[in-house]
Amino acid sequence: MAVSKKDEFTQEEIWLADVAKALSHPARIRILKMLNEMNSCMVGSLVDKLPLAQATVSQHLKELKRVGLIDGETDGPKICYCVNAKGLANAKSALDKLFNKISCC
Amino acid sequence: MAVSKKDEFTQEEIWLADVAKALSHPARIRILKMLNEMNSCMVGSLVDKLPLAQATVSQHLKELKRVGLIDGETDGPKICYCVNAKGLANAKSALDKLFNKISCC
DNA sequence: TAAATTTATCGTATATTTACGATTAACGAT
DNA sequence: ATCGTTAATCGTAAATATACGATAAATTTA
Repeated sequence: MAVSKKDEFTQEEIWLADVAKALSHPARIRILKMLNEMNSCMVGSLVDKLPLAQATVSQHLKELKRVGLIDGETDGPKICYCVNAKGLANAKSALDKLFNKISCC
Repeated sequence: MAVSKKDEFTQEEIWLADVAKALSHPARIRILKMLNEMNSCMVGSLVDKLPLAQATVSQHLKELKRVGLIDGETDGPKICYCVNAKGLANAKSALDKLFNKISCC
């Protein structure tokens, strides 16, 4: 993208954009839904249910974790992922704030 | 990205991811905030207040329009952009739905 | 009609994302 | 210690996104 201009924006704007970026792939939307619905959240069972390779799913999980929407917790050789309630709540309230005032010219 | 796997997901998932993608840049977050706060929404005045070239702002506006978050209305040689209340409401409710159920393993 | 104004689009360079196979790392079981 | 299982990371190819100057298109004004 040539030179990034992200420094020109506020931390809040950069953070919210970053959260949105984490949500900007259907696989990651699906993963969030699955983590909300499933009891088990082993990576393997996510991989089984997604049309993606294990390496790719791992990459998507990393992205969701990076912005604090999910957490991973070691359970022996397995890793159990779950949604991060606080992260989701923060994202929800920031998005609500953005969408709240509605005007039109 | 090698070969896209987007076809493997539902329309709802693809659409929501697409809306999130439109929100995934701080300039577009800023633009939405500006359109919410300003009376005037001429492209020129957005360009004046953003640290980006006119062509780049136009590109960002196109992306927001593409997913129905804003509308542009011709006013002579100028174009007046405004938030699309219905588009914002749809996005808000889909995101709320995604963020609603919160469980943890 | 010509000039000025405003915004979209084109072309393009660079950066980032997506996807996957291969490998590595971490752990439990034998 | 070795093997099997699970998941992260590495390397890499292809696709997309970002940014901007230049140009084109549309409209108003002179």
